[in-house]
Amino acid sequence: MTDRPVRVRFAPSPTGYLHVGGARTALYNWLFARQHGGAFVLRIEDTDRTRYVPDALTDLLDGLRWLGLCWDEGPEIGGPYGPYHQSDRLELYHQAAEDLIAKGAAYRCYCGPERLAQLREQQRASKQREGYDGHCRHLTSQQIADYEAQGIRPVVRLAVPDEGETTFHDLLRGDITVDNRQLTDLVLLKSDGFPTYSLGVVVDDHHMQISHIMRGEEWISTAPALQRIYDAFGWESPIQAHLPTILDPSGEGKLSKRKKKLADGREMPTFVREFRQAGYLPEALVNFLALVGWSYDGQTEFFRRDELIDLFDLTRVSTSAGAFSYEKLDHMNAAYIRQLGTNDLAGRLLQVLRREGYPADLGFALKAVPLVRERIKTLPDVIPLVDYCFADRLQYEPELLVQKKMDAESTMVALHKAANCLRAVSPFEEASIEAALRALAEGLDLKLGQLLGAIRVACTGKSVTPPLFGTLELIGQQKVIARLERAIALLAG
RNA sequence: GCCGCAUUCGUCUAGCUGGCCUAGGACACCGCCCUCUCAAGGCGGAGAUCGGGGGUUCGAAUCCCCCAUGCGGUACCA
Repeated sequence: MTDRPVRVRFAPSPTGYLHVGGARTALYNWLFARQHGGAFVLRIEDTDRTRYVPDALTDLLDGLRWLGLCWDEGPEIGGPYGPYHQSDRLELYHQAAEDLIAKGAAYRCYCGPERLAQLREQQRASKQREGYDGHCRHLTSQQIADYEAQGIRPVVRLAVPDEGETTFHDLLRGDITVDNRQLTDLVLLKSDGFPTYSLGVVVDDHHMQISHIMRGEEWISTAPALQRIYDAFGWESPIQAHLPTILDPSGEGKLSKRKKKLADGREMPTFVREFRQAGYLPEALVNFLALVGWSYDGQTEFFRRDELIDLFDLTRVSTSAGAFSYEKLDHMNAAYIRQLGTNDLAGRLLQVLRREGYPADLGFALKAVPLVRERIKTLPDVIPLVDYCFADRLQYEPELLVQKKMDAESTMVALHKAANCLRAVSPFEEASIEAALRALAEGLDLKLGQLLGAIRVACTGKSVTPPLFGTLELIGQQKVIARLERAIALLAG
């Protein structure tokens, strides 16, 4: 617990797209950095060449940027502690490994995969503790020379004492202690010359002067081993906080990267890019994610970004895993959409409509906004609310036209009068349409709902739409008249 | 198997320096109001004996112990 400057990092491996769990981890780190005027470092842990996914890095960077989590040091912008790809720092790890070997804290191991597999099998069969048996810990120089002569490329392992225990401190959970017998002589440097995660993080966090580590709780079990590495180097560990796991909406198991269906049939987004595609606003996702694992007072749930920076409290982060609630996210996203300015929302809706192939223009989008704003949870929800505007010919059951306590006859009369009435409305705008139709309903001795219900179906093909007067304006006078006439024809025969 | 972490309404959670908790808020759900349908909004309702069992105490969701369950780890993956 020193008062050195706050430096935190998000250190993903480019083995897949940016996942919400990772995004939440990044967010907490980012908030903490901003709150303390510290640095948010992005480091790419690309040490597993077998799992490398080419476009994962781009996705990661795009995702973070979309969420507004810009890094102060890292890929593309560099920084004083670079390079920020572990694959560009190999020399550093080799040096570190050599240092530990020189100190007697690590050793080269020439055991191949066959022997390790065999060992594991034996141990499992005899119910012994699984783990490396220290076979290469005390090789003679002759043995080493033999192995080298055979061309075997060694790994470097940490020599963990068999006795005693190892303790590390978690900011949220307190001291966590494990018996050293649970720890094995873990590999620090792989035979391909790349470091393992354990060596990489420790060396980099130290050299990059990281002050606080926030990462998922699935890493707790590796923490004692990391502590041993810190100790071996004689370094002080950064302050650590392990963040609770994000569970499936069912609450069973981690939110998986596998595609699952939501209750309403939509595909469950789990990658940030999918939330983006599904029409969630980044500010809503950020607000929501902040609350998965943290709460301010148990009451307040809506926070602007600057409020989050101000109020986020790392020590209040929960220790128990929580399910990801898409329903709550939808609720929150809807609230954020409602807060958007008209021009802003119109622009975003226009993008979605165009993407889906509707020939909408900005004027249309601006008119649509007040009609749909309170009715959409995500941006694409706008489509079923306005798609009929672009249809050439509406498909619907003629019976839908006939409202309660009406018949085909009276409906035809009503639609006919409505057509005449609307033909005369000028300008064809919400207010004047409303005045005309209200008067007509009264004149026909119909309830407003009956009249509007029939017109609604005739002009939209649906019995549920945004408020009708504005909707008719949006459709346009010509189309409205034509659709009314077609409806009459449908009823007639 | 072994090790670790966790356990409050269906879900996210507040509470955890013990009494103000007959456990608060939010999502979802139900009802009413508003209303041209649907929403949004307002009001109200139902919903947890705080995983179970032992303690400590005048008093425990809050402190201690045991058990159960869930999750995670147990790799030359991160």
